[in-house]
Amino acid sequence: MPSQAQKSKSNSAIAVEELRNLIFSGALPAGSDHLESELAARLGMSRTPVREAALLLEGQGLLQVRARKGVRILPISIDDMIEIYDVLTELESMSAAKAAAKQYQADDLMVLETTINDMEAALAAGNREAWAAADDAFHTELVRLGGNSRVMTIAGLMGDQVRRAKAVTLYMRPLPTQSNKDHRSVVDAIRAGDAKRAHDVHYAHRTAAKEVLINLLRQNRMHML
Amino acid sequence: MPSQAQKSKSNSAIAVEELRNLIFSGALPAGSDHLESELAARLGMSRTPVREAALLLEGQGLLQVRARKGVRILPISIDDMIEIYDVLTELESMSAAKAAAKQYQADDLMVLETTINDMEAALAAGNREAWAAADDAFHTELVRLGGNSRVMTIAGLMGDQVRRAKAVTLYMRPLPTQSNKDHRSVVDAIRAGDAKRAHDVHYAHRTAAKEVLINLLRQNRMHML
DNA sequence: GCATGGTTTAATGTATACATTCAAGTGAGA
DNA sequence: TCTCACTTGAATGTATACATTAAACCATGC
Repeated sequence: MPSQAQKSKSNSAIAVEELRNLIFSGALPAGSDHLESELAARLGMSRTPVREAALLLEGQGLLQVRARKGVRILPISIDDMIEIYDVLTELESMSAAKAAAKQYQADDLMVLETTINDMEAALAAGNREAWAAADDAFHTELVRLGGNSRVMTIAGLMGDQVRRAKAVTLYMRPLPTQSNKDHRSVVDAIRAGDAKRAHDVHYAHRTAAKEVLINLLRQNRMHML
Repeated sequence: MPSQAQKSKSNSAIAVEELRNLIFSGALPAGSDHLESELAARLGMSRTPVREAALLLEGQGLLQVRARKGVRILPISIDDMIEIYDVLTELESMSAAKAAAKQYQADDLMVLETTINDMEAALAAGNREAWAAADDAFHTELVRLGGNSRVMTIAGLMGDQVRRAKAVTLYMRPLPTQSNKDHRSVVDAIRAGDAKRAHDVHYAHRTAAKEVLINLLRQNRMHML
């Protein structure tokens, strides 16, 4: 017996995973069209589970199912990025405030601090991929500490969309050395139970990050991703 | 030829509409289970479009598709309501601020003012249903004026969930006479282009409304809806 | 040569038959 | 009578055949 988990997932669930991987890896580029039957053949299953997966991913805003035109992998415009960042800024700042109000113990904040340490290590090593992964982990954990499961879901979906753009801009932008100071400030405020400061510091951090990203995209004429 | 639009919608789209109607009307009560084949027979179509609709509505948090147990109409707990109100409070307040920053002309704010007038008229007439409808319209329009399509989508989904609970509490709560003062204050701030005031006034309004609703649910031991 | 209308066709949308899987029921043994 | 293994069945999950539809193409007439 192989050591793997063997959860015997449904083909439909596998299709969701595989399609997501294909999209995030760039194998299915933004703006491209693909027939349901093509994708089904590619994943080695029938159209039914592939179609169900496509419908699910349509609900998550990653693609669009169009009659007789196949599924289109949705491109992300600068305006989309602005919308997404605005939502993330708001919901993450709220999460920071709620987390601060919860009086977490030091143990509870360890994961958050670990992600910051990971970011610092990645920066020191000049490893941008590792930095991006740790940054994602920080934002995910921050939202988790906020304790609102709906915010986690929404932030997760929005984070997916951002990730695609980040892959492009990651090597264009300057190394985000300011970022970690901001992150530590947020954690300090949460530890101190200062909801307003946690909110405002994170809000400012996110707003600044948004400006950097948007300017980067505009300067490089990257109107679609 | 009948005068109706005849948009020739797909059965799948019809199934989504019908299922939503059945859920909101209470024909499919929260917590109840239903076989895909039952629902298909009820809607006069095969399982395929019904299943697609169910999967879509699962993504919207209205129900859950469980293997061999049918679809369960999801109940909403008090904790769910708190989560939903927190998200709505945040995103609507942001929308109010963004709307204020947009320097809308008087014309652009007419719809918003109409909804407030409708609420006043409904209050005067003691028509709670009409008041609730106008209140929904106000919040929808406010979010629209914020100009973020993703916020509109999210607020719409959350609004759906709230609506189910409101139907229950509408006749329990005192007539919301304070509500309209708040609404007018928000519009005033938007008209004046004062983003911070628009944000804060609406935030306070929503927070107060949440308190009222939650207390009402707790006092009446309505832990599930 | 161009516009127009009908025909073809390729793709999604739908129905249905079949496979799979888990839970409930059943029966034998202690 | 209780337990446990086995059988059975009912429901979802999947494959596939078929219906529908709109886009592309072609032919026909002006």
